[in-house]
Amino acid sequence: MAQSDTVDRILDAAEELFAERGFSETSLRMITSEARVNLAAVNYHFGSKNALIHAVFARFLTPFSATLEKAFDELEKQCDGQAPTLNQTLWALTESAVRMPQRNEKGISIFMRLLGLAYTQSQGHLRKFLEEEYSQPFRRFMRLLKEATPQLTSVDRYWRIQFMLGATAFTMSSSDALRGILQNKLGVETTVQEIAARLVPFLAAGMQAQDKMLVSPNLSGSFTVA
Amino acid sequence: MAQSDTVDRILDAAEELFAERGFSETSLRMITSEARVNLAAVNYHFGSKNALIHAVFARFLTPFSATLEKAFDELEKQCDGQAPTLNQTLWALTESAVRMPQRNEKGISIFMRLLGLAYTQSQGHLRKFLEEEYSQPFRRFMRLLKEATPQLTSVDRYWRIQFMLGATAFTMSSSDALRGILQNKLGVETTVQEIAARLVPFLAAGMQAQDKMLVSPNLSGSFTVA
DNA sequence: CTACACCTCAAACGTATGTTTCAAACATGC
DNA sequence: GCATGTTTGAAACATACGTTTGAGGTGTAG
Repeated sequence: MAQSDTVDRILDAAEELFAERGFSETSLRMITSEARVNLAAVNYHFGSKNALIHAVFARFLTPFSATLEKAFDELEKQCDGQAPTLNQTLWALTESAVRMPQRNEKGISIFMRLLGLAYTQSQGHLRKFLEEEYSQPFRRFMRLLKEATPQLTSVDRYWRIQFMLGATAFTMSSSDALRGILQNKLGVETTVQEIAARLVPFLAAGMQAQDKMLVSPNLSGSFTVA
Repeated sequence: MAQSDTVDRILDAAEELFAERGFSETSLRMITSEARVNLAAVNYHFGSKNALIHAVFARFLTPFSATLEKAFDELEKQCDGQAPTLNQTLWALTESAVRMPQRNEKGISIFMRLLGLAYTQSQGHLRKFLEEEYSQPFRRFMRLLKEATPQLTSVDRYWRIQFMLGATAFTMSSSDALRGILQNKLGVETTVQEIAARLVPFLAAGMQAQDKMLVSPNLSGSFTVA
């Protein structure tokens, strides 16, 4: 076997368990037992639990980040000076995520769930790590979004981007469960690609919504449009 | 003092710390120390940490649930047989949340963050508790959404509701952090009410989006509209 | 005043966690 | 085949957690 597949076995088990249960709720003993590896191996190979968490993210985020940059390059080249549209930008991102080589059939949903957790669980070290390592494609995506929605104020755009992130991370992070419920209730099978195909128009429409709701509606429970 | 304000002090401290750091990351010792109360008081008054979590939720969810039912009653009465619109339904929910009597200025944002955490952190006991105690207003909200979007297929509606839930839960679960970032970057103060006022139109627009994206876009990265 | 239910307190319990240790096993270059 | 650096193994370590205990305090009713 190549140099220590112990490292990969740990990463595989950690990735799955983290996605399933969160970071604090997953102990090193669960991970090493799932990976059939000695407990000390984690601290030997990674140094600490936090460093292991970073390594799990780096393993999929680094290639994804490269793929994404290429997709953006191509998109901008193709648009030839003009700003890519919102739909094009969103789709470039989605396509890059879906087309990433997956280690297994759950790959993309684990990927999404981890990203969601990274945002939600207030692990300070993780936020810092992600910001330091992957700010470039993130900023580029933000710039593309900005150019694709020049009609929005900075504040509006900021919040709508958060809404998009939320809808995406949440849905993708529990896509397995949600697909199962749909299968039970309506007898419909759904692929991750189909979810993405439904999500992007939803996001684009929300992002370009023109309503502006006043903070204090009248008492009747209806609302006012500016 | 009335019957043991220890109970309230524990609930206050727990609520704030849970919202700030999550459930697993908040120890009973942090809570009792913040509440200036003996460690054993939690187990004496609530029985266990999980029961304390339930009590924290029940304290704001029970009155909120009642307020929400009243708001839906009024909305339906006012619509007089006709189905309330999507905007009316969403706003009835938002208004009920925002208008709840708050214990302090952070009340509503703590409230929101806890709800987000309830969805995100996969605490099995919490999910079960919430489903058992508060399924009625939830189901009613779902029914209103269905009646307000008759043009959607069941499958489309199902996924778009998930997207709405995601955007809401995710944003609210990190609303403090997001507000802080916005404050730093753009020097803008934001209230939870304003976030809600931005969120509702986003959700309504996404919910009513008419685009339908084909699963396989052409290779150029652009997309096709049916 | 006594009795009794209610509450608080400091201390301890048992368990689980992340991390360290150090000897044994292994692989690799000479 | 020996020496060297790398990896694994079982065990222990220190710490933190949720929970329990039992003695003490407090207020109220008889």
